[in-house]
Amino acid sequence: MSDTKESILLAALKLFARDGYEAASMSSIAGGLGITKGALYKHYKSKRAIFDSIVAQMFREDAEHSREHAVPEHTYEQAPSEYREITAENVREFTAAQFIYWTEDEFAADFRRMLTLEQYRSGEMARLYGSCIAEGPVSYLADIFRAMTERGALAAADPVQLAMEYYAPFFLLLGICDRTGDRERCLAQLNEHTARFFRMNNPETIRGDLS
Amino acid sequence: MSDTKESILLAALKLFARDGYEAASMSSIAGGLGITKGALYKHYKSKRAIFDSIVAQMFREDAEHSREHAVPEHTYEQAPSEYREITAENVREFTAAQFIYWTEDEFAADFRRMLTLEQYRSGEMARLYGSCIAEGPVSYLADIFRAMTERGALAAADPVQLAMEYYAPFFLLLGICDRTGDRERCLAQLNEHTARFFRMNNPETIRGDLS
DNA sequence: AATACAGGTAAACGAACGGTTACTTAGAGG
DNA sequence: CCTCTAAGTAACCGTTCGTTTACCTGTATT
Repeated sequence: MSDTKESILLAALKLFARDGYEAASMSSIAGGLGITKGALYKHYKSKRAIFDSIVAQMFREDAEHSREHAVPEHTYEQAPSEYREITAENVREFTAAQFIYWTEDEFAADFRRMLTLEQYRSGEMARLYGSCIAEGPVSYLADIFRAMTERGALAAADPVQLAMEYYAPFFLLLGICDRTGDRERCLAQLNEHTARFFRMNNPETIRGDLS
Repeated sequence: MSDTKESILLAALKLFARDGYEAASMSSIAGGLGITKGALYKHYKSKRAIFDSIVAQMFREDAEHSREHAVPEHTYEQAPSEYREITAENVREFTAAQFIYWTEDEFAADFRRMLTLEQYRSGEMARLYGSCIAEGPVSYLADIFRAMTERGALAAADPVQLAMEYYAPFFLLLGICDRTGDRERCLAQLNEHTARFFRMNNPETIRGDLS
């Protein structure tokens, strides 16, 4: 992709993330780049095509990012489709890496904000939002926690419930980080939370019938 | 407020909540009510005035709702500004009532969705969103938990951290409820969470150095 | 019966929207 | 040197935006 085409994408995403798709105009996208809106149509055939191109790029980046930072299940050649030997520390590191990605990576952060603004306009956007940022991660973590519970690495409890309680602060802190801009504090709170979570749900330190 | 004026407010809010303030047009607001957009100006002097009226009404309703359902601190005449004798069960009931309010009450649910869509457009909306739905409730709960910890009704831990872990699933489930529409299931998950929370942070059942 | 007015309509306003067109221009390749 | 093309501009298209205006029409008051 040419430099200009790429910079149009980024400028458009930044406006979509702040104002929403409809409220961001082709003129404002072009204006931010120091060109006129007519020039945009040399690179994309419509406003919608820019949007579609953003979504396509996010899919590519997300796939790439998952390949690099996924919890080990994909790195165990012996049993690639099983969740084996995943430790609490693996999950914690993965969580912190994901938080940094969704807040520090400009493309990811803007894409997330854009989805936040578009989620009520169409079922497709709602589904995308859920699978990227809400229900999706919860059920992904539930699978991991189920496996950990089965090997006794996590206290016995409903894995979906555990996943929700583990993930929810991540989700809340994303929004707080957006509004306050205090990334350090949010990440610290998140790490404190994940540490507490595995401490409190460690089957070796839990003796009673707490869950 | 006249019936027409009120119904304009509700119709406008419903559109603001789905499309955002900018993307919702005066024509669509009027059309949904079976009148022409010119008639809207007999009741409100501008589109912005409708929006301001919505915010003002939300402030009134929220104040009223807080007065009715607040955690007991306001009902103790002897010490109105102190958090005394608040039990875990009080907090759990308050939480469930708040969840039902923010999902079942049409005005509150639409207002919350509207703020979600407007939060990145102005600092004022971001502040309103935070104080109503995110940081606000967390610090409110932190105050309550601090008092409970001091009287030994809650395990010793950073009250802000406790509040975040308690509130975050509430926040996540609001969004999931919006997208899936499965209010029963979300409320059940929330109640399961609040029960687990107070069970795991009960100083009488916690014996070790878990927090 | 005459008057005032609240609440509606239809049409128009200038501005901005997404998109198109005709034209210019700088540079690459033969 | 000529030609082709990619990338830009300015002006315009039809539509819709928020807002204003002139007009109508029941209903209540005097």
